[in-house]
Amino acid sequence: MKYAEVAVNSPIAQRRSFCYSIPPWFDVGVGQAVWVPFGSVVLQGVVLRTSGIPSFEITKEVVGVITPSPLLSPVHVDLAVWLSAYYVAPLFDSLALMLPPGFEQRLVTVFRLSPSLGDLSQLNEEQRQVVSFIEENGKASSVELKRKLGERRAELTIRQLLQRGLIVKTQQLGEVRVKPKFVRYLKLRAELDTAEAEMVRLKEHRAYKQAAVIEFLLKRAQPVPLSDLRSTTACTGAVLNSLEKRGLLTIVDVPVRRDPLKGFRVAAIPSPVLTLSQEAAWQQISVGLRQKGRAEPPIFLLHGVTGSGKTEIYLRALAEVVRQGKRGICLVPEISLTPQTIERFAARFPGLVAVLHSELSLGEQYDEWYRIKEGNCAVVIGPRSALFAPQPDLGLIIIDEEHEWTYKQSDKSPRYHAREAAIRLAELSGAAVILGSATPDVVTYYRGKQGIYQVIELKERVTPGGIASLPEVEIVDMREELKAGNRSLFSRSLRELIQETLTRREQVILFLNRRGTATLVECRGCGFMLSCKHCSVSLVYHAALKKLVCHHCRYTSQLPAFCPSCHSGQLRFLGVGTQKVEEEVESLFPEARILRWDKDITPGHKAYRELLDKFRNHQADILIGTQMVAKGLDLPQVTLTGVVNADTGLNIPDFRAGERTFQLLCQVAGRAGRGLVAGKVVIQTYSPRYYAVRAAANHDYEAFYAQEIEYRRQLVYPPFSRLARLLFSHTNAGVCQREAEKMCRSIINERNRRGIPDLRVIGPAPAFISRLRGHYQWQILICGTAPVEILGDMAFPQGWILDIDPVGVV
DNA sequence: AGCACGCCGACT
DNA sequence: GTCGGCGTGCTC
Repeated sequence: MKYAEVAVNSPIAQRRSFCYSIPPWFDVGVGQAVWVPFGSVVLQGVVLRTSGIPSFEITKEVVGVITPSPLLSPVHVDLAVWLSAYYVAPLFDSLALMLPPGFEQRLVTVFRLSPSLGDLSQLNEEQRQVVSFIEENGKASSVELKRKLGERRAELTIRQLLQRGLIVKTQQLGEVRVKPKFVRYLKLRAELDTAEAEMVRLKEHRAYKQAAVIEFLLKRAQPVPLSDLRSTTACTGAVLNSLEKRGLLTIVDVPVRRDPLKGFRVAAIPSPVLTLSQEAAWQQISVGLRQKGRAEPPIFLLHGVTGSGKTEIYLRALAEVVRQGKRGICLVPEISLTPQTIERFAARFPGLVAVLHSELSLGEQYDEWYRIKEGNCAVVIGPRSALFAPQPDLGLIIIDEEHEWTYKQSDKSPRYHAREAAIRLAELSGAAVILGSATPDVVTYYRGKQGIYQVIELKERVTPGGIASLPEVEIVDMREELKAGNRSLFSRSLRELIQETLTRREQVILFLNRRGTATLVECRGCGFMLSCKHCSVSLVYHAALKKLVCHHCRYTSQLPAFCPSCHSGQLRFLGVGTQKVEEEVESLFPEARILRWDKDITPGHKAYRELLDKFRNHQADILIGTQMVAKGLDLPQVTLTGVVNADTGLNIPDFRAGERTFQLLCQVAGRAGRGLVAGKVVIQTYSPRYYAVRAAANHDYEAFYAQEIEYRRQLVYPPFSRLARLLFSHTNAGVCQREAEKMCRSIINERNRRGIPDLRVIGPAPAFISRLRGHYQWQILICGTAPVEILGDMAFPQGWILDIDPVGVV
């Protein structure tokens, strides 16, 4: 007898697997999806291992296979097992990242009236309710009945009715959410002359519709899609059926691929000549990629300023890997902001690029997944989740802008970091990794300095005009502006530069730090700040909606006429929104054409492309926006970038605030001067001496890194330790605090019991957002060499969230 | 989520 | 004694 170790799709399974026997009539292997009995239900599961010896005394049997062959490769199974252990996440959730889109299905319990009708006379009120509900709908799911009667009552009544044999229980598959797509084609089956004769005969018998179909098909040699026929002739299924029955035509359903890159056709472009700097970088990588029989695959950190031509290196590396008969994955921070990257890959590898992200329809995702699995794609491009694409013979993983926080999944389990998972996947599969960034994560760069990663510097900037220097950056001390009596949003310097740039008919980008864009409402009288009912955050005033909105829970309310606290009235608006900047620009430069870009204006990604095209075609002079304007846009006509408020990120109590500010300012500064004309950048700040601001202004990563790594060393933060964040939320403030305190004590007990001295337990403390959607939040930070060692063995009651290597610690 | 088990009190 | 109600614990 063979046995399978199975990860089951049940929340109670968590990080455990369960042992099942494999009946001899099933061929079950590692990575295969199976149906298994679990308690009283049948669940989906994935086989992790098979063995001749069971790991449990009394095993149940696998009841069915979901797919005839394994869905996951052994490498992917191993990766999921690692994710689950490292991030303390449920096994099945980790596997689900790698399963085909729309795979998850549950069996629902359905009750029907039993065919042999029993005695319906002696029923109580509830029993009659249930019976009549089933009579009306033909069936009832347990979920429906519980909603109707309440959990307890429903369970009891169902048991009673089952016992009396009045109803029967069956399990049904939940609805399948994706299927392969087919297009129906028609083709003449009969010989041409037979068909023609038949058409005449049909007309004689006044079967005009059938005759018309034959006539239509006679004109074409190739099979015709049914939709073509429908648009010219009025024909129904009955008409076609009778023609098929008489052997005159064949109906075939041809599978079609739903292609997300349809209408994205790009002409193939040969690879350009490399600059000296690129050539040097490429030489190092190409040697690494060609090395045979290496013990561990190489990990490159490609450190290159904005516009230094990193993408070209990625393309070459991928071409080399493809030459070796292998394939690649390229991760990008935000897919909707990187059409240019996709275009470049599609132009170099026509027809061999797959994209995979959640904005695609489920059908498109499904088709791309299987196309990748079949080995039809040289490269898969996508956000963090694309790492888990079923790419066979993986030879290369590229992570563009590796410092970006979007690579960490923070909102749901498993809370993995795609960079760390990629490195693990590379170890398991033997693939090489290229991490690319202008401003590498401090932890990544540290590993580079340690020799764990191979650092490759790309120092020159490539522009249409050849090799260019980075733009000149001016830091403006806004305190001085205030002293000089300038209360405007713009310093005198920025205002002059905008005017000059407009006069030269060049373009300007004005950047607002996201955290500072909110328009908050405060009472002039008592200082009361309007905040959300359910969250401990200020409400933001939206001029377009004329309403107050909570940016966490979407709670919306009217702007009150008077202060709700002191009732004296006199509310005023604080903070700088993109709208306010727009107003001020309008009054200062009435002749300028302005575009404003923020989340309110671009809900879909179509609108944003239009907006960007408009700006690129110089139909506007000034683009005002937040984060998004900083990301990866190549706008050659922009020669001035103004950072309106550089500081607002600095006040958050997060040890990574400096790194964040530096990365953001570097990114923004990189937007200017990507064309023929040299660019200029103005950073307005109240803390002009702050190391992150100064280093960004000098385009000096090394200076920033030297300072930052010193802070981290002193405070023993990553890379000198690892962090885990434990968050507990509860509707009751007191319960929440007590639970957090209790957990804190048990962690400290566990630490002392095991004698781990270098494990700091910080907290418990209310989270930075101390209340969210009506739930109070308390958190504990654990900092040490291996916090997971302790956490992995502890039990966490409902309401706890564990985040290993969190990107935000507030 | 759903079932078995075991305890307790009301009633036969 | 016996039945129903409820809390607890387990699911290979």
